[in-house]
Amino acid sequence: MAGERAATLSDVAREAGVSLATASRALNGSDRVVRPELQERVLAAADKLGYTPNANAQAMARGSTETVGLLVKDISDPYFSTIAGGLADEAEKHGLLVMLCNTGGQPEREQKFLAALRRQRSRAIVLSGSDTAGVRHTSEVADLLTSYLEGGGRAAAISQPRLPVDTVVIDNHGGAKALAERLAGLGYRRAAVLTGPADLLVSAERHAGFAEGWLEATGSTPTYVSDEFSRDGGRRAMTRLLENGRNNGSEVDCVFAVNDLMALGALAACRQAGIEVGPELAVAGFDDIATLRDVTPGLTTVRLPLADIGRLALELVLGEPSAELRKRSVHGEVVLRESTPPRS
Amino acid sequence: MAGERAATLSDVAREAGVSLATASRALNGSDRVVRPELQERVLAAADKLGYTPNANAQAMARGSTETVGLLVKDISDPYFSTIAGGLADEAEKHGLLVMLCNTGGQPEREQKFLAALRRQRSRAIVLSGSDTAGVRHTSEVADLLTSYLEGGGRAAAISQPRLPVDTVVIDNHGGAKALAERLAGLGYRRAAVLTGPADLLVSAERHAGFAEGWLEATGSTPTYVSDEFSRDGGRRAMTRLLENGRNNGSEVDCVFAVNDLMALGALAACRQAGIEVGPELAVAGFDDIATLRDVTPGLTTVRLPLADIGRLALELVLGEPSAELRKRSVHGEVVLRESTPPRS
DNA sequence: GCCGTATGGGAAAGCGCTTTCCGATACGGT
DNA sequence: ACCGTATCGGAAAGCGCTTTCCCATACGGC
Repeated sequence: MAGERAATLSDVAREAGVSLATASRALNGSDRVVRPELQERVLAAADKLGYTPNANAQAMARGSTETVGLLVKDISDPYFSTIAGGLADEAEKHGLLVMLCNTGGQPEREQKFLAALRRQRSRAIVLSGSDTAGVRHTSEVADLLTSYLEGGGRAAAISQPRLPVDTVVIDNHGGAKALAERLAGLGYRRAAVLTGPADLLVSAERHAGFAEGWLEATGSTPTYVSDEFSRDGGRRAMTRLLENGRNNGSEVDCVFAVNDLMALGALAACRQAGIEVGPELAVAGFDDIATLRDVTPGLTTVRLPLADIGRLALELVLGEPSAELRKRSVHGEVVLRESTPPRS
Repeated sequence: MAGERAATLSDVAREAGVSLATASRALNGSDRVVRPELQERVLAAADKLGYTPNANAQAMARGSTETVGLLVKDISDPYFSTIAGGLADEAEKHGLLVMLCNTGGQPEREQKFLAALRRQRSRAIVLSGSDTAGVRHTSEVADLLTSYLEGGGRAAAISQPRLPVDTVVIDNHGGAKALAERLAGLGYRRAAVLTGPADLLVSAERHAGFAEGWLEATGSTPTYVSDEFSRDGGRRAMTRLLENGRNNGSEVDCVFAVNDLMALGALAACRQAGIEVGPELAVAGFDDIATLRDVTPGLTTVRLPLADIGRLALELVLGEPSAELRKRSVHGEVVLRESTPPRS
């Protein structure tokens, strides 16, 4: 078992009858050339001994690693896992390993992970989600990030434009605005928005975009209810919305939940309240989570190329470093489905 | 920027006016004690210089890392991302980082990742999904794994009982069997199974379990159609099933898709064919993917505690190594919803 | 007051690699 | 035949830590 410790490069060199330097060169092919015969001897020796290079030692000697860090709020959320999938695919192409950091939206965890990635001398870090909760937290993250960058690290963010790094900017505002226009075009007149917490940037942008489009198209401002940025938050928000409507007679004909998960909760609340989504009340979401594309009624939403966003983020973070911050914009596309039929 | 290279431990030691050894001890607290005064000086110096330990150097010197690898078939699949979420949470508690390896179900990739994790001297590896495609592939993976274990690594698998490591065994057979019994109890009589590829163990187990339960309860054997283990596979399989039914008059009243994603595809196929799931045809899945819990009609399925499975796998792999292989069983629970109403 | 024994600091030996630098050999040109 | 120049192998110097081993000091017991 643990009897014979793992073979090292010196073992290989000795076995092949060459020096350490030659063995190293033969195995990695440096700029220096090794005579084919020796090379073969080294390869054979490595194979014979079952040699595995020690990546940590290599990282030390070379001063760089093959690892990129990915911070997400919650990997089990399809939004993040789809992004992670795209990023992981791209990473694989570059021969990089992905360190997955599930922050759970907790600032301390986020900071801990950032520190850990720095210790690991990760080649790059991609931050996604847990967007800029409080200003103070953001600035702490920004500090950590800055010192990481000064140490030669690279970083990029997804949809967190307040961080001082290259960013994949998701056009939340434009997507939500387009959705508002389409819904208004379908004949809806009284809208409500189910938003996440006020300090969540994504949520705020989508809310604002929708409100703007709605105002331009209908001349009115949608009401809104805010709750958690999750399925349960959506359900609670919807429930409250329905209660309010009954109490003061201000019923809406159309509800926009700022993400698909909240929309899902809204759907559940409607069902519970005996409201048929579609004919009786329109509901729309945002993201176009793959798993939800086939449900009944089909959920109208704004499709985001999530996997591409992950890929793009990695490209960005791996690309030539440049002095000024780069932004890469990604736009959503409105997808109308049965949850928002043309209003008769 | 890159002007001043990162502070090292020697820098800290010099700044604090102590030796390297003392600095190291002060920062990590070894079994050796450091006088409080010196300790403070070291801490202050570290802080002043913005010192970050180099995890690679530590790993080398200590001979062990803080990293665990997680192999999944496709992180964007909710099944895996939920497991990953549970595992990541547990890892965070232990101060471990998770290396995410998305194999895409490709054996070569799987092997590449395994090799990479070995190079990294990962503390442990958890394998999930891409279950044992061909025998040859399995044995190659097993070899890689064995040599990893011999090097002092630890590994565990999720639902891949053929690998020579501790495994979290999911009772696919029992869950599917229970489901079959419940469906039969609801009055269904002619069942079909939508399976994945024949060599996919999970799929085969669920198929067999269902068939066994169905046979015991109704005296008949379900027909089956197999296709990809995915949403699209489910759609295609369902389409074929419907066509066959029409051609030879052997229509079924109940369809079991071996996972929720396939069931989702089946739902889509039914909608396209104008069949109302529930009243006209019952459909059930397996896994109880969170995102699908709120769709209409509610999908009958077998609930698996996926996040717990991830946690459990990590616990297993981190626990005391033992000579014999440990198995930890996890059972599913049938959840009846509207997609399988009692048959009138 | 002396010796044996903690106690805690420091020097130095690695950990397993990469890479610079040096030296030996072979080769081409004149 | 001689010199300048490639070409390629090897010795050795790190990379940034941890940890062993040694040593100086302080302390308690008789």
